[in-house]
Amino acid sequence: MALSKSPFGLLARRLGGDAPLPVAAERAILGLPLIIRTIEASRDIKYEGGTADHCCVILDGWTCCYQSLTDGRCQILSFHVPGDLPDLQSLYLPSPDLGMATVTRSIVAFVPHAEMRKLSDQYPAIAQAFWREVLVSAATHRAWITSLGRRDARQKLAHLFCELYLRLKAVGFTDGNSMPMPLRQTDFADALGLTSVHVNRMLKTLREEGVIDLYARRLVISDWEALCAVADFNPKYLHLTD
Amino acid sequence: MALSKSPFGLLARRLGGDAPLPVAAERAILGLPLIIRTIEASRDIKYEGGTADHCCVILDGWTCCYQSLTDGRCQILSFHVPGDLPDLQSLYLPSPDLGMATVTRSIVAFVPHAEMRKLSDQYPAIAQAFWREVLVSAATHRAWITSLGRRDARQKLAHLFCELYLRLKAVGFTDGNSMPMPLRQTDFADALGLTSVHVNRMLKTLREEGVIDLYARRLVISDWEALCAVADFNPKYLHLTD
DNA sequence: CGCAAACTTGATGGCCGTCAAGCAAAGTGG
DNA sequence: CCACTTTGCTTGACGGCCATCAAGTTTGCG
Repeated sequence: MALSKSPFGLLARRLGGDAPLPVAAERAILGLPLIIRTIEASRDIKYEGGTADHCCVILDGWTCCYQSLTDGRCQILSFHVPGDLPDLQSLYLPSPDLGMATVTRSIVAFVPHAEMRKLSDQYPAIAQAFWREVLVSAATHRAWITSLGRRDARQKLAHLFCELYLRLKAVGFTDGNSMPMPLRQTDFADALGLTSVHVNRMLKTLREEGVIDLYARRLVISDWEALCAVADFNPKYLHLTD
Repeated sequence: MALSKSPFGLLARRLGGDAPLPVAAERAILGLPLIIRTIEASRDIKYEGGTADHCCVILDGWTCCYQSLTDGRCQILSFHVPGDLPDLQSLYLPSPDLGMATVTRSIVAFVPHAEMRKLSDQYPAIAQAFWREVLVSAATHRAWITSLGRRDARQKLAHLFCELYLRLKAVGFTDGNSMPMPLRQTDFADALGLTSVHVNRMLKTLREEGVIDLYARRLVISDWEALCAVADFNPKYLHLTD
């Protein structure tokens, strides 16, 4: 009950991974200081305090991490959904080249690094969970490298859909074979190294093949097996338990 | 002196990062159990014991991490040089989808996970260093994602050269503006999402532009500034101190 | 209802893949 | 020391995937 009432309920469940956290550790998470902000869509995520001595937890909405090139072009590195800790790595190493932005209007909790450290020093299960979080995100980076390097546009889209569907399902945001899909075609393009024009064309062919449908900000996966086959998808890297 | 005599001297220096490790921690590293193997070029790296309960340290030679697609194609995810810990992440999370292979004949030390854990539990400086290692490699993954997504073939090559030059320099393997370059054109291709034919063409234009030269297994960087400009290179992600 | 953002579609061109052939370098065995 | 083989490098011809440019059309929001 406390789990679902607190804004950090999702986080506690997530950090549990396979086995739930010890009660004391869970209570410590639920007692984390709350600095909660609602941020409009398509805004950079920054803690107002200035220096980057906070981590953030996505409580609601979709966000992304990105890098900008000097010519103004943008590469999206990852998408984040409720329960995610997109910048946990900042606890141990600054990444000044890394931007974070909202995709939709989002509710974000900021937690001071000092509090996070206390948690991880005090509860080995949480330290372990932090490792797990960071390493799953590294594994996801590797999967994206392979996608960007060796798949064509249609396969890239299919692979991204597979990943997002399973991640959303893990936090209970899917509904049967469909899920919310707030990403614009330019977002797909910036994530997959394409142009939005070509994304549009490939979405059309995936629709015509009867693999997916995409309308009214929802993605319908008409044929999961076919989608995985197109993507050559192997879900292991996500390390989801269910 | 002990530092340079032990096979783990490079490792101790590396884990020190900005500030050298405490003497006790350093001694613990130098006392790590030695299971050293020499592995021929272009072989998979696996500890013979079977189960993946070891980390490895590259003592000499070049290696890489890669993923294979079911159609047989290969994506190289990272290159590794002496002093690197290519699979440190296996300490905390298995990555069955991740392969490791030698590029040149290499000397590799295998260290049981149990010993690594002891080290990190006993010496906070080493735990900190492990975090740093894993996060630098994640930052490198992100830089590769951006390269693969948003640079053309010539820029991708330039970016890879910049990265490898600085990393080699950090471990003292460069000589002025040149460095050993054992990678074949197919290796560049597999890392950058290209074909070896196109890599060959782009190497030719980089040579003709007077930016680099590449022969006899050595890379000469004729114009570092120009190379960085072509690559839009920002070295921060490597977190090198010098 | 009006404006802006996003989506769609066609035409055209370029980067890079594919195929193919020839060359160079390095190792092997007689 | 020299055929012979293997591996890697180089170059040309051709084609396809995807970028670019340029309309329209639709959707969403104030």
